[in-house]
Amino acid sequence: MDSSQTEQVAVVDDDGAMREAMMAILESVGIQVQGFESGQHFLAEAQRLRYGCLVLDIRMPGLSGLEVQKKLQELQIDVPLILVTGHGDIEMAVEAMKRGARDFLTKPFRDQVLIDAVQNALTAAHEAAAASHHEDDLRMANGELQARLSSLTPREREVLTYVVKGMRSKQIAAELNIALKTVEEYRSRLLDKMKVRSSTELASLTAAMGGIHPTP
Amino acid sequence: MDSSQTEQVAVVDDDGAMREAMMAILESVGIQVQGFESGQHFLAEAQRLRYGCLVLDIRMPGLSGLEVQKKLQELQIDVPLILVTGHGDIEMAVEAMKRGARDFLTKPFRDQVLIDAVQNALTAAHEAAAASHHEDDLRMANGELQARLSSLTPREREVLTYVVKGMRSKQIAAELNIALKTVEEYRSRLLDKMKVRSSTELASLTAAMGGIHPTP
DNA sequence: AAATTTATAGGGGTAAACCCCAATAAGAGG
DNA sequence: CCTCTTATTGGGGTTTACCCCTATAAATTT
Repeated sequence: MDSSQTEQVAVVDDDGAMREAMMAILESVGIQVQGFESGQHFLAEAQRLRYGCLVLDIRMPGLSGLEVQKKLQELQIDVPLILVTGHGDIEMAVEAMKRGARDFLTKPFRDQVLIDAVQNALTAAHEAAAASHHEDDLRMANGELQARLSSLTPREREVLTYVVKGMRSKQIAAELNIALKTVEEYRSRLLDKMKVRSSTELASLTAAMGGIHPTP
Repeated sequence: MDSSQTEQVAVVDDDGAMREAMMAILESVGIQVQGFESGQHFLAEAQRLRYGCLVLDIRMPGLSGLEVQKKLQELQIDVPLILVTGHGDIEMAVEAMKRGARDFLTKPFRDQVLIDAVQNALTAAHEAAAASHHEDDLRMANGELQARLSSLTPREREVLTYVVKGMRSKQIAAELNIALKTVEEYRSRLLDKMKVRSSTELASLTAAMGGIHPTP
């Protein structure tokens, strides 16, 4: 994988020398790095840009690294996090890992340790992203699905929720107290509007996107 | 939740006194505990029984706790793991957490620390199981799906990947260069083995679980 | 060597899915 | 009032899905 070339890595450390040192290490292997002198500065940018990985010092004035981690969770910004500290203990490390940190390094560390940690984080993030592309023909922007869903009438949506559960037309008709023929008509329209060729494909499509939200 | 009453917790420690002490702590709050004096003994049982949680000492003769953790992964036994050690360091803890341990305790610890760790592991495991109950009729543990998948022959799995994409039997037959009848036979077996009543339900089920991994 | 599993194929049948068509009634909006 | 959308039902027809059963050759396991 050579994907790390295009990934931006953030390094947050209030200690300028330390920050520059870590940035230099990463840049030496061709990783694009952006430095921040505080958690606040990073958070401000993180809401606009996407970073492939974050290297975060724990002991800092203002927001500590662990507090930054919590903020990121609250903001639902999911970025691979590598914590760095010179004064950590096992409990702190375990807590951070339980909160989802990808790695926890103690200063001092060898250059290669940091490089490995960052590259592992970058490739892991990429594999996770690639894994969500699993369905050969079902890959489509979620927005496209939403657009198609919104072209459905309320009743069609309702029938859809039953169809994708695998229910037969007869069962759906009984459930909704309408004629079998009516349900079959809806099924046809659903396949047409959703641009699929079978109920099975429809189920696969919608389920892969996290399912349909029932009509409230 | 009062589910912990029915969960069996395993405690593995070669030090009899330490093991008994931890077991006593857990039993004092009504948790069912089973002790093992070595990783080998535990692994032998773990392949038959299901434990809700495993408390594992790291420093042991024979298999170390970390080696037991690897074995569990190789055997695909997914049990919440709490590692315990008196001589750990941050790197060891971080590595263990990266491998999926749920907690990492350093001796000595207060009774409540162990109790909390075990109870958190038990309830977290339960919530994870409950979380997969989202679809009305598709509620099933992921492990159950995996079990059914593993009962399929390679060829059946292959056909399954086409079925859940919504392909017709005729298309699948052409793709695999086999008779239409053969594909239909596979479809029947799939529905039977996967315990569903239609291809649509099958697609919904598998897609909701993150899809099927194509046969390599 | 014998037994089991797997891949393959077919017969025959019911029910379901899906297609193209038309039509009525109720509401919403212009 | 007229039109457009939506919900509803129907006719008639083709194709699939799915069920139950049998059967053979090859591979695997015992």
